[in-house]
Amino acid sequence: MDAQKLHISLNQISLITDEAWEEFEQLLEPVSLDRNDHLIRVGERTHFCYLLTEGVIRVYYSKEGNEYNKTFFVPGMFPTALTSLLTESPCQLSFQALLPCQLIKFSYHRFRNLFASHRCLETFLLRVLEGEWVKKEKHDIQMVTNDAITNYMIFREAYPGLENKIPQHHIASYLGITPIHLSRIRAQLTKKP
Amino acid sequence: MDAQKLHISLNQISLITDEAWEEFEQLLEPVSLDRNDHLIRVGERTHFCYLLTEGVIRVYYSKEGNEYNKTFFVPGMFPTALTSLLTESPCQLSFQALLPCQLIKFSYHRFRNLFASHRCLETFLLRVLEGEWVKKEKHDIQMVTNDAITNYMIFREAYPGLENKIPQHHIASYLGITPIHLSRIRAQLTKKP
DNA sequence: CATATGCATTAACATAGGTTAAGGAATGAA
DNA sequence: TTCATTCCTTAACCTATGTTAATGCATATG
Repeated sequence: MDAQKLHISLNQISLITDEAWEEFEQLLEPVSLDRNDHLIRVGERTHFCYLLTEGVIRVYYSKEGNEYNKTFFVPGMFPTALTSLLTESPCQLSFQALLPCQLIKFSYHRFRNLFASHRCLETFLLRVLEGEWVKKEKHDIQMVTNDAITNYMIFREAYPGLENKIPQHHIASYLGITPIHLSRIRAQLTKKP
Repeated sequence: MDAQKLHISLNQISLITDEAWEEFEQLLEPVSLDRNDHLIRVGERTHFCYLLTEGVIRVYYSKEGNEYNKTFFVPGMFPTALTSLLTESPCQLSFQALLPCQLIKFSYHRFRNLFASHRCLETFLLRVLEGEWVKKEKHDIQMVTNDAITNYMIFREAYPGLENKIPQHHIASYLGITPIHLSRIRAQLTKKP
């Protein structure tokens, strides 16, 4: 993606002035990931924000050998370890490419340093966080109030085509069930759809 | 709580200049709630932000007659329907006092209108949201990776004394289990502590 | 090519937690 | 005081989902 298109697309979220963009643009670097590569591993410190432009990334936490998928990132989203950046502490989450990925990364601290001279960037961050908050709340309500079958069907609508591109056990983990149980659900759905 | 103390206490979160405070202070109004009163009900529109100074409030979603407690607010927290304010749509959540409560409320739109002349207030909002994000993520990880017994014990540490002041079924709902099962857990814990 | 590895499915079995129901303490209203 | 209501607990039962294990495919590797 070229810089001008990116500016236009980010302006949809919140206005970034040309002057701010000129400086912000200097911070941007492309990143590529192969399938199964990790962007960030649990326990690492991170200093970058990322924007996904191609591919799919999962974020998960792990405990006692089990992994719990929290979200999938698709292009246009920010697979960024925000909590680690804010608290300046090791990341509790891991970010892994499930497909080959293209990203744009930039230094969190340099970005933040631009706030002093470009207020619009601070406003931009606030808008992004607000959007994430709304999305997260909606998702939480959905996950708690529905059963696994319903959430599976919602997943298929929210991420069209994704279920055929990534292992099913990642979907099961996202739904909070075992792969075996997801398999039972799928069998049930094909019998009487 | 008098205004000066409040200013000092909010300054702990992020600096609010005296000029900004002078204007912001004009927006503040006290609110009292009796036990079981609702601050906001599902389906309502809301136009205010709230700061809790005394008491406990639960936020919950309901579906098909069931209620799911999402969080408890204790003094110092902001029991505010942020998603409803941001999306300008009816609230998906309900906020209810579990104990007699004292709050301070202020108009969300008037607050936001102050951003133009007082940048520090926008920065303040960003800080609050960042803090909420960190807290929520930590809580989510905890709830998913632990079982109900562990989460019950964490609840008791996080909200000291609260379990004796509110009905147990609210705690059970918060933990994602039935009151009957919570009762079993409690019996189990008293047998061998 | 042969073998190994990862993944989905299915079946048999085990169990945590839900459901229903009943009884008793505590609280509040008449 | 008595009666009603709310809430906690316990027991008996039941169901959804996890666990273990075996099978078969597909893909990757030597």
